[in-house]
Amino acid sequence: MKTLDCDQLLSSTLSDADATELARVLKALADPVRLKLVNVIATSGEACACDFPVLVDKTQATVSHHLTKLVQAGILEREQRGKWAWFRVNVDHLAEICAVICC
Amino acid sequence: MKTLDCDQLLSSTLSDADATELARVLKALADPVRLKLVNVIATSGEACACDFPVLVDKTQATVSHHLTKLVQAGILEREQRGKWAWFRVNVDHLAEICAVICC
DNA sequence: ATATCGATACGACATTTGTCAATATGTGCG
DNA sequence: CGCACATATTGACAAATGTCGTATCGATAT
Repeated sequence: MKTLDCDQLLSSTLSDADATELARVLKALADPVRLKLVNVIATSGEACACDFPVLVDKTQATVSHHLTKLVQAGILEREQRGKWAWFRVNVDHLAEICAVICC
Repeated sequence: MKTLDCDQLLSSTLSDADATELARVLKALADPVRLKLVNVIATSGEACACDFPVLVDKTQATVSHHLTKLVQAGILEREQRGKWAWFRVNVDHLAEICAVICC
């Protein structure tokens, strides 16, 4: 994402590589379950993975898979505390993505 | 998208229906070829479908498929001029999507 | 230590998606 | 009309994705 500038989608030329990179991040967001996860984590400030399966009505394995995708895309940050994993939203990164689309 | 508020993803609760709707629109954007198309159309102001196959190096049928998806998602607007189809970016809608993610 | 509880990884499967070739639709022109 | 050209649709297929069941890994408590 470092190569992407503000408002690049609408105002300046997007290279193939930039398009691929931006698509990768957007794909990570473009799923109802993952949006719910981001929403729950954001509105809570931070949240423990143990609560998610019941919140989004999905298997623990499925939730873990979605969380991994969000972390890989840089949208979530993961922190281990004892046996539990806690997640926070990387708001700055989310803002960056937004900025590329339109400021 | 009418039900989605500004900054809803991070600040207020996202219903299942809202999450599904937002995911639908984001999915439409989350593809390298479609991002390139949006970028080319936006930077040109408007563009004719006839130029796209060579620009994105894809078949006419593939380009048409992507354009349809973008129109269905409300990201592009299509206008017929004689035999040619011209496309413009619905910047307002794009800004709305952004606003939901973060303002 | 080891038993236990919960998080993650792996394997499998059905569904969706991106792509193209071929065909259909539609628009303008002679 | 009938031909030529631009776009859309259909059918087919490979690749990617979402989901789950099961197995594995890690940490805590006894």
